[in-house]
Amino acid sequence: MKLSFQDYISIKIHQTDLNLTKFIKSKLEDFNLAPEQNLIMMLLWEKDGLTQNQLADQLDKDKTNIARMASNLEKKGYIYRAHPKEDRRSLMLFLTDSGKELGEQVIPVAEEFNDIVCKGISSEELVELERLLTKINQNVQEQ
Amino acid sequence: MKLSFQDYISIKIHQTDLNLTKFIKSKLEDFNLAPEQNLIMMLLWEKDGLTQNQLADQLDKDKTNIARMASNLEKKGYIYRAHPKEDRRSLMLFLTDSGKELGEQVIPVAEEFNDIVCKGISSEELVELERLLTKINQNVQEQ
DNA sequence: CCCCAATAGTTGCTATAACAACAATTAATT
DNA sequence: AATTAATTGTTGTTATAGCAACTATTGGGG
Repeated sequence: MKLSFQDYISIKIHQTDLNLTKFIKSKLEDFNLAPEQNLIMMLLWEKDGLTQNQLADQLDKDKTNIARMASNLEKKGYIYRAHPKEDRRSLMLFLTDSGKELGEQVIPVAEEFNDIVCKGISSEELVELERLLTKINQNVQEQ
Repeated sequence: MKLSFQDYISIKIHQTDLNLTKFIKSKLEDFNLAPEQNLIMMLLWEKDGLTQNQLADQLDKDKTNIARMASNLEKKGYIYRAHPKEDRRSLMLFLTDSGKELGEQVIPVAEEFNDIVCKGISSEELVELERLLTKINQNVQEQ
């Protein structure tokens, strides 16, 4: 049976992801923060001093991406990086004052973003959506 | 109320999309086809002779991306491009013999991919998933 | 017919994303 | 202690993704 284009759920997920990224990107533009850079900042606002390796784990990304995004965040002055004495291979990320101030502005924007995304979706539906996405993740990772 | 990292449905969708992309990428590697290049090919296998503009519309992508992907597909020998006489601004994409042959190999792989993605998910659940994704798309596009 | 709008593609730029190869450091093994 | 393993980051490359600015072509209004 030949599937047509719209039948692929993966394509729909991809489109949704692109639209979400475009939307949050526009919201973050004023703060000189790209979407994925913001994810690193979100983790740092929760807990300072994470290493790039820990960030890569938590964000489920290649260490390469984390290194480059961290480097950009450093250039923007939101963080600084330092090798801990215990392990000079690692690089810990710390918020600058500018980075801390940024959190107070951006966290409300992120929550407002989430409210818009979930508008008209009940918490039961949200749970179901998460369950199905988890199932899909399992399906492709079992391979 | 401060949301923690896992609470953002957009992050879950993003992760799922990345996993799906990684998976289909590995499946298509043998065919010298990148995931998004494959989307263009899928449309061409359905209907030959689309313009880059039409492809951009159907794939909901920037014309820039389409132009570059089409250029790569041309380099790989799967398509050729030609300006129609009626409108010399446009570029129509046509399958080469190599591109047609490729379709017979890749389409079954794409459908197998979809089967794996949807394993253990009922058609009712799939409809619900699509409905919720559509709702999210509407929410962010209304802005 | 001429100027201007709109349309279709291209080029340049920035930001993800993942892989391979590499350097520096640390841990493990003998 | 010396060699090898593993760990942590960086650099280079390819592939999306979208924006701005540009060229070429077409269509419309005067």
